[in-house]
Amino acid sequence: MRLTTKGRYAVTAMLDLALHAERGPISLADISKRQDISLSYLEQLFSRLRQSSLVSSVRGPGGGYRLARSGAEICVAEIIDAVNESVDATSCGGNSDCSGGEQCLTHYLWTDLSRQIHSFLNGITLADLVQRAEVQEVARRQDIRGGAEEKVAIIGGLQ
Amino acid sequence: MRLTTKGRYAVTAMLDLALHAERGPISLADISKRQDISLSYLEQLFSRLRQSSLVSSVRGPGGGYRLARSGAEICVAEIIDAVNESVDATSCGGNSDCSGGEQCLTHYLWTDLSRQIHSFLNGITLADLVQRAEVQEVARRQDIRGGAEEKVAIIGGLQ
DNA sequence: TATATAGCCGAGCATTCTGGTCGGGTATTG
DNA sequence: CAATACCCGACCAGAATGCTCGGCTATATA
Repeated sequence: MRLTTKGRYAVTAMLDLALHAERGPISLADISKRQDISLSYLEQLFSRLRQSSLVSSVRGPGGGYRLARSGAEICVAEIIDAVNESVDATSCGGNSDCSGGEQCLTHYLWTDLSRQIHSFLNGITLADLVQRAEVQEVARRQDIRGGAEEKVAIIGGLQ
Repeated sequence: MRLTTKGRYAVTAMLDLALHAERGPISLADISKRQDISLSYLEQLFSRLRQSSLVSSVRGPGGGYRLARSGAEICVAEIIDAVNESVDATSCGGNSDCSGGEQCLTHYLWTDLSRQIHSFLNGITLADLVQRAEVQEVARRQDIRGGAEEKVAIIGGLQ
């Protein structure tokens, strides 16, 4: 199983999208500034996210990315799957050929753990995260720091 | 958070130790053969395990490694911690400086996940694994394949 | 129609980790 | 003294991570 900054970045960026959904398409440049993630790296991640139908893109000026579905219908596990291609804790991927054709001693332990992690991350949607007070707190600070976009004067609902 | 073959190997090797505890010290060469793990790599892993006081060593012929405590007192999380040095899902390690000095949006999500995984792996001891039918099944096959060590004629308890 | 925006895309690259080899120690048993 | 088996450090190929850079295409606006 792999769980690194890659997946973290992807979830963070998707959450940024969910938080600013009312502003219309969000450019990667905005996300890059707000979340302090390299623009080119974001492009790579969003290429995968688009292929997995988690976001849709709008090209040209004023364009950017939108969530393909509502935040309530996108769970964290999907996002990590999209960029990481494997959320499995076993090495054999369930093939039970871990230890020289045989099943390794701890095979069942890792399948259990995988199930555990997966069900945890499956139970959390972007909408859940948006609701959380700490997330809103951080998001508000980021908007202020980033010079509170002029496109939309006041974003309702947060304050 | 890191969860790779390294941790898997360590847990597998420790479980092998727990399974053959009655035979006295177990050599890494034996584990290497049974579990199909490179001997030199095992040496590196056991160096860490020894530093973390999870195993004790006996040098010289007939020597090997023993669990430092009973299997019921060693949980899987400890083993992974010992070789992996980090079972943390956050990038900042709880310092909240993930995103340019600030806390990243998803900080709490990763701390929650870390807690989840840790408590799961903390709840499983080597003794628990030894008890499991699938583990005993695999272990028996390995012993037969490996030519059922002559040192101890019949290992009580398994059959 | 020109220009700026912003999504796309591929090559390349430094750094780190993994999983491993090799060679040489040292303690202990017989 | 020789064999066993722990100990330890150096080194290495391959893969992944997190980037950069350069160039392309679609679209909105002046």
